Amino acid sequence: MRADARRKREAIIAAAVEVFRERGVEIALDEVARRANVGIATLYRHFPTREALIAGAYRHEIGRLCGGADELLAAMPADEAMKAWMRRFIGNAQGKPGLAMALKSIVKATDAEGLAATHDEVYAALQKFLDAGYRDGIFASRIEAAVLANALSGISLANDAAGREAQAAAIIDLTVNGLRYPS
Amino acid sequence: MRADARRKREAIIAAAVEVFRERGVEIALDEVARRANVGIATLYRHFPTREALIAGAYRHEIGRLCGGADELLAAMPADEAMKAWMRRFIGNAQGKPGLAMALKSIVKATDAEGLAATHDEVYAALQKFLDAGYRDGIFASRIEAAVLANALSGISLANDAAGREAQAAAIIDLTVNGLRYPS
DNA sequence: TGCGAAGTGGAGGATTCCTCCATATCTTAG
DNA sequence: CTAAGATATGGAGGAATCCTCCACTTCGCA
Repeated sequence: MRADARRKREAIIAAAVEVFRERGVEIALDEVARRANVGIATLYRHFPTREALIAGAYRHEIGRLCGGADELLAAMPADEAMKAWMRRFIGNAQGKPGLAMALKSIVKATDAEGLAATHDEVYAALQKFLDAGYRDGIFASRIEAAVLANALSGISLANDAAGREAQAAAIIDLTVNGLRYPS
Repeated sequence: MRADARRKREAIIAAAVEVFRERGVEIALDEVARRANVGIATLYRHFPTREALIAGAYRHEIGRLCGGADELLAAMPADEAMKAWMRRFIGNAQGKPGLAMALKSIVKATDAEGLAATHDEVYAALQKFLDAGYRDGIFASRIEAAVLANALSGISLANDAAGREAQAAAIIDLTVNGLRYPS
């Protein structure tokens, strides 16, 4: 990728994040292009669909949210750590319209665009909790990280509005609780 | 509501179900109006937003899917019955674009439009499984039907594409399994 | 430095949204 | 039965949005 193309792409992402926060994900794409000082065609070349733009915009954010797994695991048992991590994850997504959808795209797409790395980050974080839980005998139910990622994406999708923290926390509890016992 | 208005409304819903199946939920609303032999304004009066139309279109379907709880409970333990019911529910939603979003609207809206009745049906079905499970000592974790409905909506949302039955089933297992043990 | 590949912007046709209001239809009271 | 008026209807059309096309610019390698 040429240097100028990379610069434009980053400008588009920055503008998109800003515009999405201010006005929602349904905003006209022209607005994003204008803010990024970029032609609309450039935006469309980098992100052929709205979904791709949303995923691109929140890729970094999701990557950032994936961090902190080790600290949590050091501080509490695996099940509690996983719950805390998920709560933080979803709490951050609430009120950020479209972030949940971005997560869905990223979970679905193993290789498309530049989403593969983020995809792996999400899976790796979840796998850490699973491994720790199995090691310490806290989790008994064998499960793929992919399934958990899918569940996480679902919980986000269903609770993307602000003020649903308690609801989301209840589902997280239920889900992680399910891991503690054989199925 | 006047008799002719009811007729038109039903024609719109029938057309919407048909068009959504054929061409997806993103179709232009004009197309739905044309198929229903109805002016576009009439459609907009009955369903002010696309989301409302989708929810309206699938309201009956969701109601239908809510049935069968008693039969399942008669045939197997509460946890297995709940899993089977959820699998059927989500299996039916897969490949029907928008049905998951309709479920989300219905779960969210306790009173809006004519969604309240369907909302109650969903909750009632889930409550039946919960009650049976508590009665027979199968479920130990106290939880609101609302939370389960929310989870169900999330699982649908995250797995609305066809061919994700196995993935969805795994999350259902995990979730229902979580109910069997105290949290 | 020159050249080809890669990237860019924005005009503009096509599509879609959604409101407005003149007209038509239904319902009910007398 | 009929008239009145409340309710419902259709579709034109302005505004917004989408997204493609292509002439032009810029980059980076040789």
